[in-house]
Amino acid sequence: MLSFCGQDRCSVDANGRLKLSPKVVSDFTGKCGGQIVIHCLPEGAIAIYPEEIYLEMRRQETLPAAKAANSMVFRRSMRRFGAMSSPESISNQGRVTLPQAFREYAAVNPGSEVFVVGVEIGIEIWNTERWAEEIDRMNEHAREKGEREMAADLLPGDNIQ
Amino acid sequence: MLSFCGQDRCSVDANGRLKLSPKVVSDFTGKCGGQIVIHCLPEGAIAIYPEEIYLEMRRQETLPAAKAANSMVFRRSMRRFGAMSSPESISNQGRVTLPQAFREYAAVNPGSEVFVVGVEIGIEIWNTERWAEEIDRMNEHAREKGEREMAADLLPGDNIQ
DNA sequence: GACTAAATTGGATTATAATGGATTATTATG
DNA sequence: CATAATAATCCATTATAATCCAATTTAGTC
Repeated sequence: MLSFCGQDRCSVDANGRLKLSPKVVSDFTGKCGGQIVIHCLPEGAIAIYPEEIYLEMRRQETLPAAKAANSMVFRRSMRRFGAMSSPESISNQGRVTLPQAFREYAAVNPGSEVFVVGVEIGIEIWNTERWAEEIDRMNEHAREKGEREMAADLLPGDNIQ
Repeated sequence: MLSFCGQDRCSVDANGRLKLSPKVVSDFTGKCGGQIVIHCLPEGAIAIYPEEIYLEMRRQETLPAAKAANSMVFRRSMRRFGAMSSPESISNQGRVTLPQAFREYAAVNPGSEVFVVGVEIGIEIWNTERWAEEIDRMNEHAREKGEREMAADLLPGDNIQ
């Protein structure tokens, strides 16, 4: 069965909480028992991953203390992931509280409508206008890439097809 | 479970003390029984690490006396870590007293609002404006890196995706 | 060495914010 | 059109943060 797919439009309540659809809730409970990590992306959206997915993302870092003592670049990387991530859980009503700092950064305001978007390994919460722009960017990129691929296919050489 | 994550806005009391959130307090008590080291960073913020993390940061320095005898660079490094670090503990109400010299350097004034930021191995205390600038720096870098990655993806060649 | 003043510490109280449950409204389905 | 399912709102409760006050300690002065 496919997990974390599709788009839902839903509203953030007055306290900055989001009610997830039963499908999404079951995707999370199946993966991690409802233990999640909320992570704020530089694209300007909020990602929610099962805890084990996020841990896999961060597993690379060995001897963090020794590196942090001597490298400002490394400290900044730790700072970004630390500050922009927060462990949470899904309540038994299927609600998630989005941290205020993340909401402000992602323009996800209490009382507003947002898009909940499946990204295969988790979901993302997008401000409505930003989501429309992101769709344009994604499609524009894919179209441009396709054009170049077609042009390259005209050149003589190792044609696979 | 993730430790030392997220951002909290909170205020420094009239005596330069900071009340940490229960989550942060339990992260510290779980790691070191509340024994901490306060360390002033060149970035202009105050870091708080569990004692064992700080010891790990400094463990690398072997034969310090011999090196100090012959190297000004080394003496200066020892001086920096010595002067800019102070062992403290978290009170049973979850409060930490920030040394006055560190507060002045980090522009963390009594009565002001600051950000408490998780950095995975500990926390950092940031002056509000400085933290906003730091976020901008981190995101600007991440966005620029993303743009270059997208541009590279358009070029013909070994496309993994 | 003792007394006074200042500063710091710890605890308690008050105000604010977050949480969970329940109810109501809306949408989808048969 | 009726019923069921889901989403959204409201309200009571709890938890948390900030302020205030008393007590203890420290430093300074006579």
